[in-house]
Amino acid sequence: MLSGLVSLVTISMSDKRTDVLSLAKFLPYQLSITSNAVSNRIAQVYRCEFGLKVTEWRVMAVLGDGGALTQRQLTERTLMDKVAVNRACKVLEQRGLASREPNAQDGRSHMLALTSDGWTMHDRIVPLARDMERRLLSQLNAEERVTFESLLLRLRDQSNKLGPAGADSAYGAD
Amino acid sequence: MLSGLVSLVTISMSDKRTDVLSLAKFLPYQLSITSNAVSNRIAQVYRCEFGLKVTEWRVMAVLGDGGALTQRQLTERTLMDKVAVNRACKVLEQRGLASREPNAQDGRSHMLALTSDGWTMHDRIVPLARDMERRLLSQLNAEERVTFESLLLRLRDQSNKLGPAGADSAYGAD
DNA sequence: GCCATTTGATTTCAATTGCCACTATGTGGT
DNA sequence: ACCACATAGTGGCAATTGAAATCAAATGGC
Repeated sequence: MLSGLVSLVTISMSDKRTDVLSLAKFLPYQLSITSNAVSNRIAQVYRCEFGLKVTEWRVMAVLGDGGALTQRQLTERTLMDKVAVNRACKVLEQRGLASREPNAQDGRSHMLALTSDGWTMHDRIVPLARDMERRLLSQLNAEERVTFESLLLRLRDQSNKLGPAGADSAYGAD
Repeated sequence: MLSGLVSLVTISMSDKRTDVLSLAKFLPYQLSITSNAVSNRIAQVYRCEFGLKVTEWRVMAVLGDGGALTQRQLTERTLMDKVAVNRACKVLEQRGLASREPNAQDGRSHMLALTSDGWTMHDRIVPLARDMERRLLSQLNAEERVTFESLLLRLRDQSNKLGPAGADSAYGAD
């Protein structure tokens, strides 16, 4: 709006910048900072109180949801790097939150599952995470939430369509 | 599905898990992976072709938008850590894309601005970034884009309300 | 004017992360 | 059965990153 006025006045200036990219108007940037803000809120829940990192919590959540899994399966479901999964599993094992058992079907891999302690922690975190989600979404009505979810999905699909799996990295937390 | 069958058979088992957190249904997780997918697409534009990292491009974008600024101002506008800003500026300066000049108002800081080369690169990247944004959003109509932007903003506001600036970190790229 | 405090920028150091290579096991062709 | 090749997991190293410490300049009280 101001630049509009300026251009009226300085029409003939040759060095007028017409093509600036205001980050504030750039939707991918907005998406990024919003995601980070939300991620940090959620991460607080399990980082501060339970000393879990994002990767570790993601693995716990997936194990809680899907039962015993191999690291390969965890890698698929968490969309994390296999090394990150491996390290998270190692930590969980050392803390007694998950156990490894030999995989009868494949001697190379192990089946990972939550231990009793792991379940206890999991069951304490889930309600807290849900509660934080509820508070974050409290300003959106039911319809808006559905819309938002749908828009996110379509954006993700489109992104995948534009380039199959582009140099993935950096999980901002969930 | 299998667990569903099992629960029919073992209805009275006391350890039936009712409170799993399926990541796929957890909105903060969806937001996170969507943001990463989009960020990686955008980052390709300036990483592959121009060898810029996220932090560096953000600084360039803000300088392109706001003219000469101090690092402090850049930190505010990019929402990045001041060390990250400092390192990005150093790189840009070494590559001859930005220049530092003494700040008359404050001897501690310098005014950073894009050089001629910096502008040239900036003006080549902006259309490409916009184009990628356009392609990413091609599945959304005008109304949906406005809605999406508004929802993101409200989510961000709510997040900030829930806890003033919580241990910020990890910018997933923009 | 002078000292204490604050602020902008920078350096240093420890922790985290990603990438590459390696081991071990499994799979399929001949 | 043997070989080449693919796959699961792991260790090590280099690069990235964040937090705290440091330096330099400015600000405010007296």
